[in-house]
Amino acid sequence: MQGDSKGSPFVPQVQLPPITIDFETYYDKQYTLSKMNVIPYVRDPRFEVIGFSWQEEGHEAQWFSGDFHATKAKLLSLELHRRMVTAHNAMFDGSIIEWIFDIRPRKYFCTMMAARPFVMPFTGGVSLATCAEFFMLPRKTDAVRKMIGVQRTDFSADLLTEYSEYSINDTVISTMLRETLAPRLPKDEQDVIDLTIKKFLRGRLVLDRGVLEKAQEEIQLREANALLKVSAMKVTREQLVSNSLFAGLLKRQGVDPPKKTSPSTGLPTFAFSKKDPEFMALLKHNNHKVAWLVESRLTLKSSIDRTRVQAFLDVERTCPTMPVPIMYYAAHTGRFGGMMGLNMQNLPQKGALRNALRAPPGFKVIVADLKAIEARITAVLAYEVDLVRKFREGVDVYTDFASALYEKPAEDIDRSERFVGKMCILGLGFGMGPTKFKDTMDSLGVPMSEIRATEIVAVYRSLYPNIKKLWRKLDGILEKMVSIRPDGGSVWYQFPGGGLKPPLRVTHQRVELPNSMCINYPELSHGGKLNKTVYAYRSFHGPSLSTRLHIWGGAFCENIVQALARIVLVRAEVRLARSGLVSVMQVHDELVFVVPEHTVEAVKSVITRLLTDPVPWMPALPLACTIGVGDSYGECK
DNA sequence: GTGCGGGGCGCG
DNA sequence: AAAGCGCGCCCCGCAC
Repeated sequence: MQGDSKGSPFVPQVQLPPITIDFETYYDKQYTLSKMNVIPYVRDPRFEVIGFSWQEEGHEAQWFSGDFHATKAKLLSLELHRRMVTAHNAMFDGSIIEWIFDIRPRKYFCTMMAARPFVMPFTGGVSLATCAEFFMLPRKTDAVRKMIGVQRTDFSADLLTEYSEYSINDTVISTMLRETLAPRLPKDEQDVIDLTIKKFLRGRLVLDRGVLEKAQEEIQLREANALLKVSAMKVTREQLVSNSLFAGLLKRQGVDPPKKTSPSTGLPTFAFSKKDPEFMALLKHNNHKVAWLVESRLTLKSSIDRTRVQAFLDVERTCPTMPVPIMYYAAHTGRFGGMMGLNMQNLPQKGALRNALRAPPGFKVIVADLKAIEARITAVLAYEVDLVRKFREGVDVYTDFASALYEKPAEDIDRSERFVGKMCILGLGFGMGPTKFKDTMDSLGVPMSEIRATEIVAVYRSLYPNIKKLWRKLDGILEKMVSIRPDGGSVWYQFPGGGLKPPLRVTHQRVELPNSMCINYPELSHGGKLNKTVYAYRSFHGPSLSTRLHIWGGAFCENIVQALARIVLVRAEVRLARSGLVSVMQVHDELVFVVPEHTVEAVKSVITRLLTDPVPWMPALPLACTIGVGDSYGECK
């Protein structure tokens, strides 16, 4: 991807060379980053900078240690507002620079983030030590262990010298890491890293304490009521939330606890999930006591509201605005993820959390999302011409498919029928089979028979035969990724109709995306099951560390589409930032902005233009976006 | 007491 | 012929 940085407000005219920084701070057994995240750590009264080391490009690394004012003076002398600041975990070092010393560097580069796409798939970690080893850089020392519990004024000269050597060593490694990683990262990705760090350091959403406290009271009341309901049976919280004890409660009421086979262990286990129809059926059991038990358990088991409201309140106490922690390249497809106990990417659609995230007075929240982006990309890759045309013409594709499914005109499709159509378009395009489709629909409150599910899958595949063919083609690519040797060059995969430009480059255990980043499938091999074109690769995101995940054409299709959708969104995000519109949050196919009220209309049109701007590597892709405006995130539906 | 795997659940 | 995918966090139960 080409960077068009010339003359943009993103880059001031006068710059200084990049600089690497590493802060050393007080820690003890309890008060440590290994037991708490950056927000409470840096905001804690115990927080203290022991010293920091820095290295300007082309110079020796240096060390400084002094009191608050001396440290601030030293930092100011470095003129960080004219530099790119590199750190290994820049969210940490940046929070010190910005929250403690009130200094705003021009730009950030985080070697821990930058390492994720290149190191994580092969090591499962991106600590400085792991990265140094992976790239054969000098070893990291562990002198920091000696510094536990020592405050700055208590350091002996010798110990402080040792600390400075440790710190300088880390800084030198981090500089080398930047020099190793930056050339591998496209300009857009470097900007994304900077923007991701700034989402955390310079949040602009304000947490509404009143909304959160009210929600907390309601949750406590709800849980108390759930316990009250079963109190006559002398049932306790412990009995409700424990699987084996809860099974005992059901048996006592003469109900055989529903069971299923564990997908991860293959052993029998209790089916006590909202997704288990047998379990949910107990809510309507003739014996009220059974229904009450299940109801109360479900209430007490749903913890996301309770814990996240508390987490938000904890942040509100110390932070003027919401720091949005987002993990860069959390998924091997490049997707982002949550972190620091605050996953901002899975906030419930209902409930108080989204309403508690507000724009400050005089500002509005704007949420823009790329409509059905994955389905659109799939249609183009598969050369499903009619489907692409419908997307381009703005046809409601979900309703359109429902119309084919129920064999009646689109005008007669009702809400629940459209919902079925939506689930088909979103799920069946990646090879979902009848059994999983039935289960998914059951769990979403649209129960259907196995036979009906089989019919629907068949209708989908016959209506979009090219999508089915795409999975077959991708089976072949997986085979290539296995058979090509590490130094065996590459083959190009041309999608029908030239859907992707340049075509997909396939090498040993990886595919290269149009922005030059790769999806890696380490240790990819045949799955081993006879007569099945199933492959397996090592993943650190599996059920356990370094388990093998299965993959086939349909799933591979989803990986590629997810990765491409992510590039589309990020491209727009970077271009918007370069034009001065910096988003405060990102949720896969959605960008969130906080803007002055009087600019809303102008901003909406810029966002629409950049989000729907044709993508150079997929000119046939029809893009559309929806935009919501409100005083809070929750209002932007 | 701590770490980890599994199940569950929220989002896309 | 058949096969959706990607996360993070909470909590329990168990191993160390």
